[in-house]
Amino acid sequence: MTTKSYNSFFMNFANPTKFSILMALTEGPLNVTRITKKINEEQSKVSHNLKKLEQCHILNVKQRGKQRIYSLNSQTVIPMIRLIKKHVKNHCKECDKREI
Amino acid sequence: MTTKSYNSFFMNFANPTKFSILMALTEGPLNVTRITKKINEEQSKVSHNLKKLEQCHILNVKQRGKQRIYSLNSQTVIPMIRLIKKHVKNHCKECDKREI
DNA sequence: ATTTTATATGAAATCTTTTTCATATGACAA
DNA sequence: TTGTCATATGAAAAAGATTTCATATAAAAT
Repeated sequence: MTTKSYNSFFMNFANPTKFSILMALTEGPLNVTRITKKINEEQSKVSHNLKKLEQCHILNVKQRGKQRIYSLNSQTVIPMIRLIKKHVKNHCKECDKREI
Repeated sequence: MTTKSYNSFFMNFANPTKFSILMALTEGPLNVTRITKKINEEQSKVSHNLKKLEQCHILNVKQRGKQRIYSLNSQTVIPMIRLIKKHVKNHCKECDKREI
């Protein structure tokens, strides 16, 4: 069944580190060091998270010399972000003020 | 910020119990007992999970006598399911065969 | 009033994911 | 062929989420 793939897929959006990596990449592909700087996190933390994002095909990688350039699977990620933003806008006027 | 709302939102899709509740409700609204039977889980487990789904406005509730009838926020949930299915179909031909 | 049915809730226990830290690998340059 | 830069990885520790179990609440029926 696909339930497990679904779960791991959504996990990648349900974590602050992974989500901020996605956000960082909306402006274009970046290598690991750049991502690390942009979101201000540890390199190994970023790498572990990138791995999962890649495994679920949410990100693509290509090698350039000793660098690895990560880019969004924008076909999936952009509509997803659009969807959640719309949801929050329409249904969560005061979600942030509450503890969830 | 909205990062926390985003996280909790996606959490609701990234868990087998919650996801199967959502699936159970795609065919129409149900009360707790019916959901419990349909997905074959403990009542309190179901209630705990329903609570989070409701808090994020992924589900709506209405009271009918002593029953509580839960229904999908289909405006959000249906497109979300469509999106993930498309993603898996297009990008995860062999995701299930691998450990993620 | 008491019982029954439907559902919710709190807290501890369990399970899963994420982070951290130390180290490995791999490409390129000197 | 050694050093350095970029990134990955394994395993233990920490953090977080989920489940469980016992119990509470609340509406309706008796």
